[in-house]
Amino acid sequence: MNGVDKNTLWPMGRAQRRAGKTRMKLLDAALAVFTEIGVDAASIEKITERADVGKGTFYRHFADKRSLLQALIEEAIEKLNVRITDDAETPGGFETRLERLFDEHVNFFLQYPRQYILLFQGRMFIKLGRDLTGEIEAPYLRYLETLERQMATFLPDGMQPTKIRGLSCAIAGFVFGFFSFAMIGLTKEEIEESLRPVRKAFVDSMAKFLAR
Amino acid sequence: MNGVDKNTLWPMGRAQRRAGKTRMKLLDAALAVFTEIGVDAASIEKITERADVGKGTFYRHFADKRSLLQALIEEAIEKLNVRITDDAETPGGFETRLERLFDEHVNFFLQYPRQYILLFQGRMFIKLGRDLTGEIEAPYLRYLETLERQMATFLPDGMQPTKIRGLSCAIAGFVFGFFSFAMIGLTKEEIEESLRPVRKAFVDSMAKFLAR
Amino acid sequence: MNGVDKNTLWPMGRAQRRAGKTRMKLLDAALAVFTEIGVDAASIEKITERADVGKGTFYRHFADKRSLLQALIEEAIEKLNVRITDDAETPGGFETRLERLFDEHVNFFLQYPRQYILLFQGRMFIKLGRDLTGEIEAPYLRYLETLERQMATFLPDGMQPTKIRGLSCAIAGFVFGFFSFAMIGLTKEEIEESLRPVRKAFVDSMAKFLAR
Amino acid sequence: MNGVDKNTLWPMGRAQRRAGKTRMKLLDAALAVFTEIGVDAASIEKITERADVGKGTFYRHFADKRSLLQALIEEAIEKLNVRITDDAETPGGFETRLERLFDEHVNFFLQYPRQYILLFQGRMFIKLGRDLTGEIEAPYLRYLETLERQMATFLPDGMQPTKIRGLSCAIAGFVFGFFSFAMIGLTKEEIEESLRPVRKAFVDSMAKFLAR
DNA sequence: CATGAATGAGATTTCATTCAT
DNA sequence: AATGAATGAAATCTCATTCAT
Repeated sequence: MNGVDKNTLWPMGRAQRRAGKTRMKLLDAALAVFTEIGVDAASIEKITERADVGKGTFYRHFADKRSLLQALIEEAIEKLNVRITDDAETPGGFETRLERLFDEHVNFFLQYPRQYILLFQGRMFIKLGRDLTGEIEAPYLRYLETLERQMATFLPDGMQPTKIRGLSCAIAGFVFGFFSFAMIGLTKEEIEESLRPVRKAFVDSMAKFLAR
Repeated sequence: MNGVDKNTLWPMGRAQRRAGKTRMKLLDAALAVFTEIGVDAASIEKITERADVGKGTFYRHFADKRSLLQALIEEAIEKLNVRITDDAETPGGFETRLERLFDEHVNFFLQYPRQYILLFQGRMFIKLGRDLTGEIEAPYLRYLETLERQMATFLPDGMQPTKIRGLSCAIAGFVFGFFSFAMIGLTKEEIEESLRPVRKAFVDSMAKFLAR
Repeated sequence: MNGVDKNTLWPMGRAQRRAGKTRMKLLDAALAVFTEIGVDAASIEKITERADVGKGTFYRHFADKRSLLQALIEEAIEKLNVRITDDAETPGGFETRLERLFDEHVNFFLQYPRQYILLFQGRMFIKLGRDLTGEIEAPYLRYLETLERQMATFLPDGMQPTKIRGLSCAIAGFVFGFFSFAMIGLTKEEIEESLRPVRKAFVDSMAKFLAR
Repeated sequence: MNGVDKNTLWPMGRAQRRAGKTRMKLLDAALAVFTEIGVDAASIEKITERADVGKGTFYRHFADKRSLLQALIEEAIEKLNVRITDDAETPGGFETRLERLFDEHVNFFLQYPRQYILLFQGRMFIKLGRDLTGEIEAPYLRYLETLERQMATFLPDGMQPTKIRGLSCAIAGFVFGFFSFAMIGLTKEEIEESLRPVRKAFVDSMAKFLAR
């Protein structure tokens, strides 16, 4: 976190390296526990046990469970944002670009199911009177904005912000929602199988919507 | 024990009527508290306080919080199922029928936002190692089946069950998911405004997808 | 309970007869529940359920669980006292009389195991700071006195009261205590089988002790 | 985790030593409360208050009240077992050996009245549908077996197990039972006074029984 | 008299957080 | 920095008791 240690040429002293590793262990353990039994049912003790560190250690790295959750959500959203952002000037029309956007989501969720479950759970805390300061809401908004920035590269200029926001909600909602139901009603193989035609239809409809 | 009351034609004595009213008060209060602060943050005491009954009264009507949640979810799903079921032989092609299905969801969610939030939250308990016996999963599956039964009236015969399931997940997921994001990024008016074109596009492409 | 009803020739009105039956049902149910799960674990509800009467009905007949327990203990001790009391001038020497006394206990316990368990449990409440008024202790003392009165008919005159009390404690203690351990370590048949010789030896030595 | 402490020869760190002390405080307090007001009337709070520790601390050391009771009974039975076990080849005939066995019980109960009351209470939980897995029954059986092993050193070879079991039940039952009644009917001094002749008679009778 | 719905005091139990080492 | 024993506030749940019908 803080670049270079005062006393050595090494970027971090041993203590800091250890602290960094402990923080990581806690994040990993928390992600596992949160997604296995849910954020609320996850107690600090369960997390520290899973991370194989003492309970008191938790409080050296995080103020409370919420700030740990926050960190995990930030991290997951960041990853997702990177994924959906075009690294270069990708050619292609509406449909190709939209398809790619869709696929990146799907691939991300299939590759990191824990992150998907976490982000889905995190959504819950919003609009429930629990997110007083909005720290948890923020990354989700950032994600929507990233989505919109990305779409802006192929959307017609001068589109109403609300319309764009509606579009991004539709895309995000569709992918998140489809997965949430697919997890009850379908096996992983069936999800992949049934996703392609559904994607086609969805992208088609979005494309048509934009073409107007 | 008591079939018919001596003094009335009603089969229930006053005691049972009172009990029924208390149960209702608890269900109402729980729905409010669950959707305001979340199922996990809702304590029995908060619920009974809101219902204006004694703490012990709760346990005369429900075994625990989970069984109360269960009852609420069952009820909400039942309502939604009734709503999306065609009461008669509705005429119209793919598009009209699909549009109606979509609209019924949207209208239901706009009319009963609490039920929407509850159902969305309830989804959380599934696939999190918390729903050991599947009592909570069951109503969601029933909902998907209702959706499929409904679609069967206008889908081509002999469609693969998995494909149908994928479709129902897509519709359910889209509506639930869109709302969940729309609630962060948009006001209620903006939701309604941006929903129409999105719906149009979604339905169009679904229809086209089915036409193939 | 109260002999003749004012208004009829019948000894009791229907209401009182019903009340009597209800009280009896409660006593029977309580004896069963107390001996099956223990006095403390027995709730009023379990008792009234077993008696198949309403919970409120309990309070028409007994002030609380303790007074019900009290009534049951009184009844059991009364029965035992009657049993161990010689109805007439029984002939026979020390040994015969002592043997009979011992056998009456054994037979009573074998015939009414529930009463045995109840009386054994009831002992518990004594000397535990729970029996503030001594209402429960009283019947046990009465039982010891009955035992002593009975023994007085064949004990030498002028024996020290303390010595007599020691003797009665020895007899009562031996029978109660033997049963309590026999119930862990032996089957009912084995109890009966192993009891005879033990009794013989015990009675013999008591007789000899008294003969001195 | 920590085998040997760096600074001492002791294997336990201070934390564990403190934990051990707390556990001890809880056991001591529980014994006092159990024997003063009874196992059932003893609440966790009363015990922790008496032990002068926080309520939550209890659950760091015991799963519930039952497992605490269990630990206390195990400990008491262990002590009693040690007491009644001959440490060396004691000479003497039936009578001397039996007398010693009897006296060890009596002395143990007089020296540790709390343990006596606890063991007497613990008996209650057996055969009352409360000791489902037999964890509480076990130590009592172990005690009977110890008693029998001890008697085996002076009993004739080839005696039937059932007969031996009957004998051990008689001894255990007599001592436990005598005390239980003596505590109602006699003062401590009177108990000691009246015990000697009773013991004589009992031992005589057992000796005679065995001589046959 | 009988009933059982309602009640709240109190018991059990969990868990985030502190703190001495 | 790491630890885990201790803590008590708060949650869950039980049950004796009341009371309107």
